[in-house]
Amino acid sequence: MPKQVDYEDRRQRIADAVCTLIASSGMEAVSLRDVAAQAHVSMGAVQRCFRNKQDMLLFALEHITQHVSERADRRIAATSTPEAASTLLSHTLAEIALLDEGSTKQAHVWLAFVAQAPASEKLTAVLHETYAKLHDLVVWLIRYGQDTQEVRQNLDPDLEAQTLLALADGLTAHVLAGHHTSTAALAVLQHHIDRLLEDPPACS
Amino acid sequence: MPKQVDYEDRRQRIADAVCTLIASSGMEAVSLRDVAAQAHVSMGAVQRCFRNKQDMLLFALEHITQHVSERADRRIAATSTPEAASTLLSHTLAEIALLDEGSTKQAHVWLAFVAQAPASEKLTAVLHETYAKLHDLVVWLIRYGQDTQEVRQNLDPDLEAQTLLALADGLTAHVLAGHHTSTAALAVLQHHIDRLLEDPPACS
DNA sequence: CGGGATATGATGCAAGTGCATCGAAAAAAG
DNA sequence: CTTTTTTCGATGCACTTGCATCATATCCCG
Repeated sequence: MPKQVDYEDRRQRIADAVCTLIASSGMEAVSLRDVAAQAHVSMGAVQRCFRNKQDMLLFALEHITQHVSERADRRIAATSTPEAASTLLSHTLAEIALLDEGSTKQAHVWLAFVAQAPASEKLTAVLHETYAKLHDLVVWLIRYGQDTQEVRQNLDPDLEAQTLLALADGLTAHVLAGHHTSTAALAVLQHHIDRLLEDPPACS
Repeated sequence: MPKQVDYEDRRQRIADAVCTLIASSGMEAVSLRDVAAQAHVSMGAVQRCFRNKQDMLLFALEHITQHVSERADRRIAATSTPEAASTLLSHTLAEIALLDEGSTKQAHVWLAFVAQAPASEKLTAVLHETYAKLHDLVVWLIRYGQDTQEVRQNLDPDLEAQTLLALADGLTAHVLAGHHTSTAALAVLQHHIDRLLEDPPACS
């Protein structure tokens, strides 16, 4: 029987290479040859892993989205202290916005894909699905915060989730475009979230 | 002497063609030949107007940004009724977010450029400048609203402007990605703005 | 320790790219 | 009408792209 290779691992590495290239030189600079070189494999190997370039890019996108939601989930799972509903909300949204210094690469890639969404049917499908998931997650977080009396009761979780998600994505874009530092963006995000929280009922 | 041609008009038409192509098939699908065909001129004409492709793309970007801020300014100039500070704010931000049905093309192009910003030095410069202008505009609008007692006094105009701009851009992206309709996005935007307004002091 | 199935990576190939070149056309000035 | 100066549009060219092909190397099973 034939040589056996760990395809999953290879696909992963190739997806990483794709992301690196997109982040450094933009999406249109991604060629199969460059990807192969970046991933330290030959072009033939890339061609065996993915039927064509579009499949490869789509896999890279799913690789990213999975990474993001995985981290968000882990953040949520790791929370045990009871008071944490509001901080949980901020932290999760900071994750979604890819605002920590380490994930600018992923932010680049995400934005590149969003920008190219209208050009590809499948791409929009993947993005839509991911957005739906994130939306549900944020709705859940808000409801949870309302249960623990940390988040204002008179807020519409659905509407607030849409606002938060859009704000997060916008901040991501602004950071990438060089209009903000990521810490400034974080401050803006935090400030918005603070307004959603139940403040000590001072009705002066 | 030679044949004379309205270069400004031609550049304009070419920029339009570039935007149409970007909106329909993404940025990487833009080739000089396609642009020439779309603009109904020959490739030579395009080459005479712009030294190279990057210059052409940059001009198209500036074409868009100018268009946007022009419309925003016009909207502001056209406002005369005294009570309009808050509606002026919403309308202007709706313009900035490119949420009306007619400007999805421009929204596509804008997002495409933002996504590719990290790959080009000049591009980031243009984007930064535009963002700065928009930011100043929004700050001014908020201050104006505070002067007319429509906007809460205890808000930091700078911070709120950053939030609003990011929210607008995020909503734009969400609409383009198919996650929202533009009317839904408008509702989200309006809802956020409403919260910034001074409500009739009912402290029940 | 072969046999044979499979992965591999170099090469080929047609299509498309941005840009340079150049004869020809066009229009203003004489 | 001729001249001259500029633009036009086509063609050429070197290069890259995504994908197909194929001899070779590689490894598992009997």
